[in-house]
Amino acid sequence: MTTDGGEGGLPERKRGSGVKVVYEMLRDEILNLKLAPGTHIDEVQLAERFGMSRTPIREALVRLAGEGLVETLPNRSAMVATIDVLNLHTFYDAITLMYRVTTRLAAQYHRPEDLVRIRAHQADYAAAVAAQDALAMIAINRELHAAIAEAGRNPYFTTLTLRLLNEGRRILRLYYQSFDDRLPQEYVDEHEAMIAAIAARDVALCDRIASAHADQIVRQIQKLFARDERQRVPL
Amino acid sequence: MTTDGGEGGLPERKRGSGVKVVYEMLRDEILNLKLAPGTHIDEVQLAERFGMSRTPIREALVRLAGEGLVETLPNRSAMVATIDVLNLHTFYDAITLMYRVTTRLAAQYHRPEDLVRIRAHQADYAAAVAAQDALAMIAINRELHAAIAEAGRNPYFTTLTLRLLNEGRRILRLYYQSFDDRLPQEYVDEHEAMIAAIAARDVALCDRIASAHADQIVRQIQKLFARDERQRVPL
DNA sequence: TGCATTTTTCTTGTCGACAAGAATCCGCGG
DNA sequence: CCGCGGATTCTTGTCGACAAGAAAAATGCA
Repeated sequence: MTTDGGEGGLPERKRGSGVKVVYEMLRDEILNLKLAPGTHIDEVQLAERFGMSRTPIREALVRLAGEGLVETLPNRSAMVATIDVLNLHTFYDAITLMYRVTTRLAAQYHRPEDLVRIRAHQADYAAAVAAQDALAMIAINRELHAAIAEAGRNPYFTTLTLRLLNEGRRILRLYYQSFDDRLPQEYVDEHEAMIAAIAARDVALCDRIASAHADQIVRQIQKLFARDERQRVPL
Repeated sequence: MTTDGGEGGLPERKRGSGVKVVYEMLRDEILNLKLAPGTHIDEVQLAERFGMSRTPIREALVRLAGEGLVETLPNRSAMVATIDVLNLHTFYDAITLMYRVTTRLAAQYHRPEDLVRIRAHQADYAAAVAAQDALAMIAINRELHAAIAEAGRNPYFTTLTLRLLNEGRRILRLYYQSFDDRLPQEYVDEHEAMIAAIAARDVALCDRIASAHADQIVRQIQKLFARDERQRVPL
C-alpha cells in the first residue's frame, strides 16, 4: 500500500512553491509528532509522496536541519530530531529567558496593531480551552508567544524564541498525547495578565509575569517526565 | 579574465565534502567583507569557480540563508546579507544579553579543558594585539567568545551567540578597514578579567564584566557610525 | 551453528539538461 | 529625447540519471 498523503492530484504547481509546500508540511508534521522523533526520512519516498523530484525535498530538509528540526549525518539518512530529555534544563533556561526578554521588549516597542493580533490569538486560545482541544491549545500557545516576540521587534530574539516554541510544542504535544490531562485554565489567566501588562507598558510587571509563566510550563513538563509510566499489573 | 580563486586543480574531492568547502569558504568571505554586503551571488559563476555543479553550491547558499548571512528572494539572485545600520540597537541588546548569559553559564558549567581552550584563544588575541593585526584580532575575538559560550553548554544560547558574533565580526571588520585605529589594549585586560572570573566560578562578577565588555564594544561601534565621514575641503 | 567476508541492494551526493520568470536590450511611437 | 512593448538573454527552480558509500543479504569457512 502506498499511503498516499492526499496530494495525488494535478501536478501543476507554481515555480518555486515546491520547496515551501514540502518545508511547511514536514515542519507541521514534525511539530505535531505525526513524524516521531528519530524517524528516518527517505528522500525518494517523500519525492513520490509529494509528486516532485528529490531536489526540492532536499532543500526543504536542509532548511529544517538549519532550524534543528531534523538531524543529518553524511551519506546517511536524515532523521527527525530527537527530543533530548537529558538536557532539558538548557531548554528551560532558554525559554525562561526568552519569555522574559520578548515580553519586556513587547511592552516597550509594541504598536496598536500588535495588540490586536495578540488578543486575537488569546481569544482563539480561550476557545480552544473551552473546547477541551489540547492540540489546538498547543499550536495557538506557540502563535501567541510568537506574536508577542514579534511585537518586541528584535529579530535575533524572535528567531530563537520561535525555535524554542517549536521545541516546546513538540514536548507539550508529547505530554497531551500520552494522557488527556485537565487543561490549565490558569494559562488563560496568565496570558491575560501578560497582555494587560504589555498594553500598560509595565516592563517590570511583564518580567515577573513572564518568569512565573515560564516556571509554570517548566513545572508542567517536569511533572510529565517524573511520571511513572509503569502499569501496575497484579501478579 | 576569469578571476580563478585558486581552486582550479585536480577536481578529485571526497563525496560530501563539496558542500562543506563551499559553505565555509563563502562564510569566511562574507565575514571578512571580501564579499561586500548586498553583492549579488551568481550560482553558475560560483559553480565554475569551485569546479563543481550548481547543486552543492545551492545547498551551501540555503544553509547560509538559514544563518542570515545571505538573503534570498524567489526567482531572484541571492545576495550577501546587508548590514542594517538602522536597527543596530537590536544587535546591541542581543549581544549584550548573550555575553552576559554565556559568561555566567561558563562560570557555572565550564570544565578544565574549556579553560585551556579559552586561554589559548586569549594568548592568540594578545599576540594579535601586539602585532597590530586588527583582522586577526577580530577573528580571534569571535573564537574566544565562541569558546566561552561552548563552555556554558547551552546549545540554544551558543547558536544565537555564534550568529551574533558573526554579525559583529562583519561590523568590526567594517570598522577596521575604514581607518586603522589604535588597537584597544583594554580588551585584552577585560578578557583576562573575564576568564579569571569564569575560572573562579564567580557568576555575579562574570555578569558585571560581560556587561561592561559589551558596553565597551557597543560604544566603539557607535563611535564608528557617529563619525563624520565628510572631507573638509577648503573652499 | 556462528562469524567474517563478499556481494547485492539501497540511499544519498552530484551532475548536466531543460523550462519558467526576471532582467536586459531593441525598436517604435509620441 | 524619452517612454513603452516585445523579443532576447540570463538566472534560477526542477528534473531524471549516474556513481559512491552504507546497509542488508548471501556466501564461505571453522
